[in-house]
Amino acid sequence: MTQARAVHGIDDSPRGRLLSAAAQLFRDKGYERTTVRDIAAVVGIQSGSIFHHFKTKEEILFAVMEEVIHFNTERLRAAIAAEDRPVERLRALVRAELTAIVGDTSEAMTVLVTEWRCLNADKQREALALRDIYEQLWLDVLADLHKEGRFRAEPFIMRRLITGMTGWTHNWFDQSRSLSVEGLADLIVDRVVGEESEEGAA
Amino acid sequence: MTQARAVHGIDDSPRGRLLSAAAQLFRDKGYERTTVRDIAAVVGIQSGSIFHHFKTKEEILFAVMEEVIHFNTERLRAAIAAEDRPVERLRALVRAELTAIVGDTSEAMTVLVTEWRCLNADKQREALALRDIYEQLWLDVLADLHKEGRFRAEPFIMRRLITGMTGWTHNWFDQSRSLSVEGLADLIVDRVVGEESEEGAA
Amino acid sequence: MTQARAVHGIDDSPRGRLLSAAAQLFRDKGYERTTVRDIAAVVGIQSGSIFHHFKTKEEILFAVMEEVIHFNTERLRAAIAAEDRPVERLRALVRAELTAIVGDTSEAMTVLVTEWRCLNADKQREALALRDIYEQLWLDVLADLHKEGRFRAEPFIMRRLITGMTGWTHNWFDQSRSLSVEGLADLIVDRVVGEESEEGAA
Amino acid sequence: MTQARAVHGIDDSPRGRLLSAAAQLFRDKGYERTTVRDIAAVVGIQSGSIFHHFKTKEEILFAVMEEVIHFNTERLRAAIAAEDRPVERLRALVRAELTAIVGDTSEAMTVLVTEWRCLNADKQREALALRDIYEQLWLDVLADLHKEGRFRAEPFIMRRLITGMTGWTHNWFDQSRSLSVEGLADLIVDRVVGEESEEGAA
DNA sequence: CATGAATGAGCTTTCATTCAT
DNA sequence: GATGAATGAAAGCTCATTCAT
Repeated sequence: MTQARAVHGIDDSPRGRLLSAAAQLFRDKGYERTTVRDIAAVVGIQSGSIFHHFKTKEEILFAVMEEVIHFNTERLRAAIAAEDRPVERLRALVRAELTAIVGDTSEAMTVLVTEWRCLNADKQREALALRDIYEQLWLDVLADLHKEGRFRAEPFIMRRLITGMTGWTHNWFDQSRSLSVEGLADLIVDRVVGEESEEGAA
Repeated sequence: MTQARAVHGIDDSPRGRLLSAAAQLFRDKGYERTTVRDIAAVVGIQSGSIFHHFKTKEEILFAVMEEVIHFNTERLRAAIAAEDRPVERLRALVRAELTAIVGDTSEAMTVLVTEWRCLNADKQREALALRDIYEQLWLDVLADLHKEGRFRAEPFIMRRLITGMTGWTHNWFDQSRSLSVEGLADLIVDRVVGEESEEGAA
Repeated sequence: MTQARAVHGIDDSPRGRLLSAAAQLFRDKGYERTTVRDIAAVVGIQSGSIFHHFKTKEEILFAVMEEVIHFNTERLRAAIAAEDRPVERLRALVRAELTAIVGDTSEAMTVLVTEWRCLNADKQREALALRDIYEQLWLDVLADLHKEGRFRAEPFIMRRLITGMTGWTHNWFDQSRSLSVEGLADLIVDRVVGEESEEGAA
Repeated sequence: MTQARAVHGIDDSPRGRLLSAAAQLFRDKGYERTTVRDIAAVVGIQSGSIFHHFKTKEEILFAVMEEVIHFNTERLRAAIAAEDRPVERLRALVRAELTAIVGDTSEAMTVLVTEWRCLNADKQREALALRDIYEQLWLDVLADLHKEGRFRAEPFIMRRLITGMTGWTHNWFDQSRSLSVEGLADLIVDRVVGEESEEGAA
């Protein structure tokens, strides 16, 4: 029995502790290779007891994804609300997403990407609806920048390039190294709107 | 029994057909959810016969990864050899990697990313050594561009941003749509060296 | 939570409502496929609360059987007491047993037959002792008829043929159809003492 | 590992031995209380091996029922074909059914009645279609007798009374006692067409 | 090399029963 | 008495792997 690290947006109820443990295990071993016994062991209960909280193993996976989308959608909203200028909104979004991916919700965010296929079709549709809300926040800001002429590509394609850049960080970014989340965010913003300092130099 | 699409770099031997089928199934259903019976059925043999060609199921996964890395490392070498100027070499690399991911070796490339965790530690190390060769080709070209002052970030970080952008395409890019591999490659190159040069050229 | 139909011989106490619900569920789904949660849900309590009334699930089954035997043994006694002539006593017994099986105690009577095996050896012995009393009432009447020469077979064998005929009715008899319990009882009595007497009476 | 008694109509293949063992266990302990491990143990294989022969446990139950219906339908056909006079055909049918129930196919016949509910709706329908063929053989003979005026009740009701009488025998009939299958069959035939000797005496 | 029956460990899930509140 | 979370021992079923033919 190991102590599960708390995951932001998940409280200390039995259900919350179960979700934390599941997120961590699903990320580390994958959904299929993680057994309900594994999850139960981390939380310190018997495997049968899990089914008082979730009807199936898949429901645990869905709950992990649902909660992390909700939590980070709110984070995105707050990030946008705190800034006026589109380029600063973009920077806030990138920082928020990076924090989600390599920071407080990293386990669940990784699971969201890597274990997507393990949801059945119905649950995928349901989760997709939630992701659409999240994505729309990005698209709105990118559309503003596009209108301002800050980049040429279609906003929805630019979003996909950004998704790739931020999403891949869970495979390499280490906050303890020299590069900070803020530094990395600036780097990514530069990929979208060009290197500001260059402009400043021009 | 379905006819497995040929995968570039894999010949028509029984072993080759097995790898093709495995790559496709591993991508579509995931390594864990794919049974050796599934693979055997596609090739038209019995499940027991698979073990005359591969000692374990994991060995099949490893072979898929190994072959696709080898094949695409050669593709990268050819791409670099065909160009002189660093920026054109970069463009050639991006095109080559995009072709690998969304084109002829898409199944195996996706598997390389999504099922990495299913290899045991030893095999991961072994495969990593092969990937390092592949990655070094990228880093060399990026180092040249960096020396030329075409971007400011560390080359190895730039490579990771590119990896994210190209790697994610398997989730959205559809060659039948308006955007071509070449067009997308240009877009990505712009993210690295800025859009100015094009404007300047125009 | 559904309203359980009252079963004759079982009062409206919590225990009585539990037995009614159990009888119905055991008949409809079988003892093994009925969970204590099912029973609790029908009565409107939690599953844990059942064990304040019965020590085990099997005890519920036993109680259902015990009560229905008692109730119908009394019904048989009353039927015999109301008639003088052996053949009319037989008719009364058949009517009483049919009423038990397709009428007011049909659920519990069906359970008595179909779930007998689910009792452990001790409980089977105990229930058998009660059934013996019930059966003796039949055997006495049949012995009288046999002495009168109304049929040739051994009374205990004749009883078994009757048991088969009446017991099977729960699989087909539908009171709402043309055949009444009384009509069916006459038919069965004819199987025992022959159709001649009726003809003679006509 | 116990030796499973051979059941008529089931050969000595692995599948046949599995069905024999299952029929016996299902009768003795009931379908729900019999585990696939129980069945495997009797046959002397591992539990997992069962699923090479049957996809599910329920499929085993269905196969037991299907085979016993087929086998005994043929037995009924042969019985009818061997006699000309309706009353002798009836006697042959009763003997055949009694043999099925207390003789060579007793385990499976009992299972057919007692575990019917354990089949899902689809399989019940399928098995019912087979039973209808079996039942029609009975109804035809009974219709002939009815036309001859040998009994007054509707043939289909008479069949149900007979079903009850023969079906219940598995609970009490012991061939080693004084009453033989032939003797019991005569007794039952008398319940249908009246006691012949009485007529002879008249 | 191919077969396919068999293995056996391991999986998710169920459920009667317990017990602190 | 009632609650309902927790238990823990099964259950049915899956599947990579083996091996005699």
